[in-house]
Amino acid sequence: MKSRKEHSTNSINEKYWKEHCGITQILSLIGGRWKINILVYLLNEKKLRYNELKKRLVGVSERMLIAKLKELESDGLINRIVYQEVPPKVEYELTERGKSLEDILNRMEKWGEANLPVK
Amino acid sequence: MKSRKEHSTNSINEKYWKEHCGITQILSLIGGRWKINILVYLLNEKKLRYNELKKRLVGVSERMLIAKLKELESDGLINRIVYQEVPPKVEYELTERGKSLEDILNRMEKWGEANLPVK
DNA sequence: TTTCATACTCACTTTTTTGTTAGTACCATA
DNA sequence: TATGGTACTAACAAAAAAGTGAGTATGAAA
Repeated sequence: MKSRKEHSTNSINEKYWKEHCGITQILSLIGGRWKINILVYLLNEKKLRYNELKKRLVGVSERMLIAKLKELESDGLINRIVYQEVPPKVEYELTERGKSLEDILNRMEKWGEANLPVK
Repeated sequence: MKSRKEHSTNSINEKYWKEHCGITQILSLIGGRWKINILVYLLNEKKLRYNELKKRLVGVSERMLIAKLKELESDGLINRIVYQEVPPKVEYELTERGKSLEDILNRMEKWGEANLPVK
């Protein structure tokens, strides 16, 4: 994965706001193209294998999916469960912290649906 | 403002998910570094002038602030109120649609605060 | 006549995110 | 011995987001 430039204004701003503001913090955990949808699928289906996620996330590339799963895992929102089998089998599920987002995700989804035809 | 490439995979994916999923839609309205904080300040302080917003959004550049205000305005989340004075005076406030995000923003803020010391 | 304050605009560069393509390891089965 | 399925990895390229620094219009006040 690319490393961020520690001393760019961009990352200084990001750091400042994450530290001073919870809402920026949560955005950084669930923001971007794919993460929030991964969370929603896991919320609805409890456990999903890597390939099952991939099928649902229409258009996602291997690289992005893996990268986002790793971020979610290291942020403590999902668990990665490895089965010692061949061919490999890996499942993903929400952690308790991940599940605690349920209410917010549901409300966001609802608001989004209600406001779909924007512009 | 830079124009997006209509036919990049990136924007095809973005379009697909916006159209198929409310939660992606809402993320595109409030995501990024600055927009959600603009909304929160306007939620708390009702009306703010351009310069007042600028002071609160520590680190923001003129370009980003204007760009994000324009996006929020064209997405129907804020109103821009121009006073015919010199020097110019412009105020920003939430629209009804913008205000309807209050509950979600508050919950996000709360979750974020509760989960600040991540990792 | 110069300075000042406000709310911008513009051309450009850097940084970050996202996507592409071609791999790998493992063993089971054909 | 070759093929297949799963869950990845890694080098590279394109696109998008964010930031920089200088400039504009207006009329009032010094």
